[in-house]
Amino acid sequence: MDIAFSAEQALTLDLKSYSLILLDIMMGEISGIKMAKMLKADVTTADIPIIFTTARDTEDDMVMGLNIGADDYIMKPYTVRNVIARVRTVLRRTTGNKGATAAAEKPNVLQVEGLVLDLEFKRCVVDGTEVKLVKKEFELLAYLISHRGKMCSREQILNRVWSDEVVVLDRTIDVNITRLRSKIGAYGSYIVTRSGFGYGFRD
Amino acid sequence: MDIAFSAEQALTLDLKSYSLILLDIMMGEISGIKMAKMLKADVTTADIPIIFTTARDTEDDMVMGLNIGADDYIMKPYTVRNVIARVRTVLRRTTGNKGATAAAEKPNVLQVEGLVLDLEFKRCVVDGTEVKLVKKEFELLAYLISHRGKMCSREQILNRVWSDEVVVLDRTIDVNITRLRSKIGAYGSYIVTRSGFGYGFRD
DNA sequence: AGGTAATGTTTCAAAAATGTTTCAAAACTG
DNA sequence: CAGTTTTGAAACATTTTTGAAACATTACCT
Repeated sequence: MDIAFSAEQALTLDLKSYSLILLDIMMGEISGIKMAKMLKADVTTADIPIIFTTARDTEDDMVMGLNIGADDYIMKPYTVRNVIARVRTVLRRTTGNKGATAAAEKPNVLQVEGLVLDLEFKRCVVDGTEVKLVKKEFELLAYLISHRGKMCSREQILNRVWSDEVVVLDRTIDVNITRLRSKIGAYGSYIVTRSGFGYGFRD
Repeated sequence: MDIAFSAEQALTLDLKSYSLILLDIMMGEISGIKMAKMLKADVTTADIPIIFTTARDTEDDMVMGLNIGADDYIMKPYTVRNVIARVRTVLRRTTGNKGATAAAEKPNVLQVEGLVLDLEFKRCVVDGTEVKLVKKEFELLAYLISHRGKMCSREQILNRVWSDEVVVLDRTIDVNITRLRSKIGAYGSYIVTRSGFGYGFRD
């Protein structure tokens, strides 16, 4: 979720990645209406639902907004509860069933303090410095972090990180754990070993 | 409880250890909103409830704050009594019931007073201090606690804690009971021996 | 009380588990 | 196809866990 304080600022964002856009009709140089027109004109953003808010309560504005393709229209003074309810409604309508506020929250990034795993670009950043993790290392770390707070048995790790097509010794996990630890610096110690149980990521 | 007079200062604290964070939207170089975003992006702090305070009383700010994931929003001028009441409400919601924030994880722990067994992370905490139990000790204690109030014969313990693949003297149980008792401090005496019957955990 | 059975405790070595390095096969790239 | 990267396994090092033996102490019974 991102917030832009002007249309110009909004245009610097990756607009097509959002599930919903909330616009104020009066928002600066570029009006909310103009902004909406632009969004609806671009095929990559045309399908994103838009909700307008406005201080003016003229019917004209509302008609205009809805004509453009806005999915809802909220007039001031509005309450927070009101806005959230409307957002929820629109999201339910457009995305099927996702939960309330978490609708747009697919975790494409795993972060633990200064350790960041970008699941999209398969990148790993350790305290601001990019570190190259090869495939198995990356997947292993992603698995451990997404199950942080739990010990993962070697069997579980093999099933998840190594697809069951290939047969691999479970000692292979150990080797990759070593490689992983040495690459992620201080965070290496976040990967804990419990003899007889497996590995886990400290919570 | 700690107080930071700027976001920069706050970042020097061990943020993940707090139960609740109270932020002012206008707080200096890093705005409260930015701060909240950072907190919500880091898995170690993402579940900590946040309450915003602000001097501005525009609905816009409130919507923004709540969208980021704030749990409540208090506008100035506010009274101390008011703030305390809201904090209390949010804490009740987030620590008691699991309703509000994403803290929807079921811990899966066994607890007897100050003795806590985390069955996920295979961890044992005695009166707030983590105590390392090795596999057999951990499983033995978990078995006894989950059958508390009943005496467990050595045969039952062998069948459950020691898989029947290996043949082991039943005196081995005694040795592990001793090890266990010495590790869990005062709770050691909760493991009772009944000569001729076996062991049990006091209810 | 005295004797026997059951349990408590310490110590030690074997066994199990894990850490690490090296190497070659496999997978990938250009 | 040649060169590079990735990856699993083997070999070896080190640590951890664990069972059993030996001895000490307590419980039970007559």
